[in-house]
Amino acid sequence: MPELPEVEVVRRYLEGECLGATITMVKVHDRGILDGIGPRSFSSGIRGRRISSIKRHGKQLFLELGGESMNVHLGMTGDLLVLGQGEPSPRHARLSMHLSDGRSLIYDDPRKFGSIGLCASMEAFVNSHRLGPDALLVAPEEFASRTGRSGRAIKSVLLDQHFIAGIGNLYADEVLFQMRVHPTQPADRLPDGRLLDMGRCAARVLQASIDIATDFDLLPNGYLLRSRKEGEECPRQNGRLRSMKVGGRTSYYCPKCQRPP
DNA sequence: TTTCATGTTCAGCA
DNA sequence: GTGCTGAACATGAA
Repeated sequence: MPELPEVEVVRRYLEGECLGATITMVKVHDRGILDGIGPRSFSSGIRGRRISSIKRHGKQLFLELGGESMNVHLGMTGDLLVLGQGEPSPRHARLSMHLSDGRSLIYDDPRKFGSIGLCASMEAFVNSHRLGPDALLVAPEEFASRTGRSGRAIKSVLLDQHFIAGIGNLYADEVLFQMRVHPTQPADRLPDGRLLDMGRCAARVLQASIDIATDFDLLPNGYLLRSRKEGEECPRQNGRLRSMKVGGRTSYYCPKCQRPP
């Protein structure tokens, strides 16, 4: 599920399904997904609260509950869904919240890399976790000044949520392919103008994915996301894609479009 | 059967 | 302090 566009799609879904609903009952099926709070205080903290808005910062979701906020990170395989009465829960439901209209809000997560907790507000959470600005909202100038101050590989910088929040492994590869920048290029050796363009490019790529509800098959030609596999043809028909590990993550790139530093 | 995966964090080391 | 690597978390898909 979980990079910025996927999380935004979930946010919009929840906005349509459960905005204004009140949480009437809470069942924690797996306490392992709770972060920094036990099942009892979590349950009593949200029971009886009304969902007044649903926000997002980077990959983090926030259900605003009037005076406090439930923070949700989908990890690698997390999902939030609203089920009608009698509809069967998914196999890996970790948390169920009954709503005032009889339906249920379910957190499903096979791999349990996600986490859920309570915080004072989105702003407080972002500050205490030192998250960078949201990749969709950040001004290109700030994108450039933040990323350009690191000597690390640009791919690692894009993945580091402290610099910019929301870009993950897939979209980092896409942005670098669009920009024709090699993943190991040291960020601080890219000219300021290139970093400005990269900021704009990231926002464009993320927005394009949100617009098609992250169904990559609906992306126009020219996107790496559609052919992100070893040995596939470069979307610019410039040869075959290759992969390498950068920052511990597999990176796909075109060795002809993206020259090594 | 083995390997890899859209994420994050931490230990160990240069 | 900086930056890199590998491991850990748990499960399913190829």
